[in-house]
Amino acid sequence: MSEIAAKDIEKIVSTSQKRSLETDEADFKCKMLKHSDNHLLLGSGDSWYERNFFTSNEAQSILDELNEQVEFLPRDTFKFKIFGQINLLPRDKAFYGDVHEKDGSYPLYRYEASKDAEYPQVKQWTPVLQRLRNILLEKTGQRCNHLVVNQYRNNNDHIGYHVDKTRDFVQNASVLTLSFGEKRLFRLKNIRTKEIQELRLDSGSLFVLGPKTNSEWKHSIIKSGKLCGRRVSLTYRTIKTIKHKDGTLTETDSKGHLTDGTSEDGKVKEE
DNA sequence: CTGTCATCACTGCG
DNA sequence: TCGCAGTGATGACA
Repeated sequence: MSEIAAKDIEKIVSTSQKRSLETDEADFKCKMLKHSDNHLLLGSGDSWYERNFFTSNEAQSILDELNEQVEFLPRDTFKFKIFGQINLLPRDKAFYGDVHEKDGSYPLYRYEASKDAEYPQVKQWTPVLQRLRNILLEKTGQRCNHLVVNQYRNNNDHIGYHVDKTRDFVQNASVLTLSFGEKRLFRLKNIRTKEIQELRLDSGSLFVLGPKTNSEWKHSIIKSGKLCGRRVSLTYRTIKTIKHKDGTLTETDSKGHLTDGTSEDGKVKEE
């Protein structure tokens, strides 16, 4: 475990795409990647990676707690048809967040394109998940109210290139991802130039995906032929959409407080 | 209403 | 071993 961080970072631009890239821009990205070993600027410049956010001992004990406290949904919760073939998502998922003790309302992150898609219930934080949320608040100033836990059991589990749906995001909020367990390769792919940035997400690391990067780049946990063990990722978000027990939706303001302009039919009053 | 665009993961091929 | 094209029904959006 004595490799240096710079060694872990690779920048890949395929030769076919390199010719069509403006070389100035490619060089600029390359310099950003080399700028700092433990605090790398990535994507559109509003994303960054901190490799040793937790020590490896801390990361291991957090992973132990996650194993005790996090309950993943069955894989067949997420069935979908594509080209006539029924598929299950190649990863496990669980949802946690600020569930209101009295009225049962909770933040709703609609990550599907479809407007009438249904989403699993968000569960109340477990102790370790809430503690990490508070640590991220101290670190970044962002108060997250929603968490997706993804579990990649082995090298075959993955997620393809995608952008995060942002309709439920508080304005300018970043997506904060903690990684525990096995290291996995993460790629950013520029939608316009096809430039690729790759980094290894280590156990105990923090990756911050900025809003500009999310709009200009896709991201992926790539599938690898090389055998590897389990990685658990915690993806914290600040969600403005609140779902109530009667099914209605309201929005919070930019500070995460409920707007007081909610009308009786549950719609949010216009400014 | 109509066309365009994005979308998911898996398979097969070079 | 790897990356990528090809596989299409569906819904959002202009």
